[in-house]
Amino acid sequence: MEFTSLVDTSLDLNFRPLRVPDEVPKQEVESNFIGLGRDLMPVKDEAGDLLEELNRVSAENKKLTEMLTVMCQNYNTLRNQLTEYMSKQNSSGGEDHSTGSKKRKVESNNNNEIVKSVQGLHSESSSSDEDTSPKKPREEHIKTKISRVYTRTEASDTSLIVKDGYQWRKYGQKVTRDNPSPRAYFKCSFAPTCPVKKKVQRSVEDQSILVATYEGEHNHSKTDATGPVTTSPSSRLNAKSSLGVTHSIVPCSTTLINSTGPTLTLQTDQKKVNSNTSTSSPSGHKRKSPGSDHQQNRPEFQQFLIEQMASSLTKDPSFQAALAAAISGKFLQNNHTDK
DNA sequence: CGTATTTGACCGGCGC
DNA sequence: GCGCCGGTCAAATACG
Repeated sequence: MEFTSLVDTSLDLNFRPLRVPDEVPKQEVESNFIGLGRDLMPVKDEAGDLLEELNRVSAENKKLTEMLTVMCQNYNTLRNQLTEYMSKQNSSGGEDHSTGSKKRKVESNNNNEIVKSVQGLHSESSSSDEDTSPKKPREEHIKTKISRVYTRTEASDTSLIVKDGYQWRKYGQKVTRDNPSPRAYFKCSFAPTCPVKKKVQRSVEDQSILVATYEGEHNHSKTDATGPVTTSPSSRLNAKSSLGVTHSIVPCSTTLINSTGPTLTLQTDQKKVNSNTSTSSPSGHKRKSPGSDHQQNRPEFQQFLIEQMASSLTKDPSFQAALAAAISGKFLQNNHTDK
């Protein structure tokens, strides 16, 4: 979708307005200073600078407000589409499994979990702890975070490798019933205790799209020194920041951008859906029937969404690091230009 | 030779 | 209880 094209998440957009007025007006001030002689009072310059700064901050604030509005709109749109897709899949038993007569309970549980989180219920973790289902073989399985990442690759590429900055060990491969392409099973091999698993399979509709399903949370940071890190989509996402900030990413909560095309992340535990220019994602073509979005149009629900987004941003170490770098950079720049 | 990957066998849940 | 199916194990193999 047009999400990332509209909103530059690298903070570069935020940062740039800080520089331009610092550089250009400085020259103007100097030229004024020279042109008008030295009888201009420095206090007046300072006041002018302050006014300029105030205007700049106001403009920046306005810009940020607009960005937030756009983000909210895009977020609502995407979430509505996801909800439609999920409800449709639930009602029809899943279009991806049209040939299958039976649907495994695990998968329907996952779908329920996704829809549940999409509907904004606060208590998914606690409710899954106290699941009233009589048969509950693996509580931790239900508790695990599950997210899907759609990655566009070359259709001829059969490696089933999704580079995400972590180190994975393949422990199995299966051909599933609903998809002729094999599904690969990976475990996080960076830390022996890391419980995260990953399943990678090509999309039925579009063979050039890899669907990576992550289960669990990493209990370590990214494997920055090894493996595919240097070319990982996430690190590329980080490197996109002009601030030069290197940091770890919140596990399983990042939109990944593949080298060959757009990706779509479905966040199943933080009510967050990110997307970019993809309109042909596996879920995308099923967005047909409008409706089934009574709840998300309610103002209090939208307020809740905004709070969730703000909360996600403030909890995101990447965002915090970028923000800190931007602020400190601004201070340093101010100190430098003041001298 | 050590490590990673492959792949057939096995296990357990689920539906009938 | 049986068969189907997804997920996992582990021996064999490949690779650096």
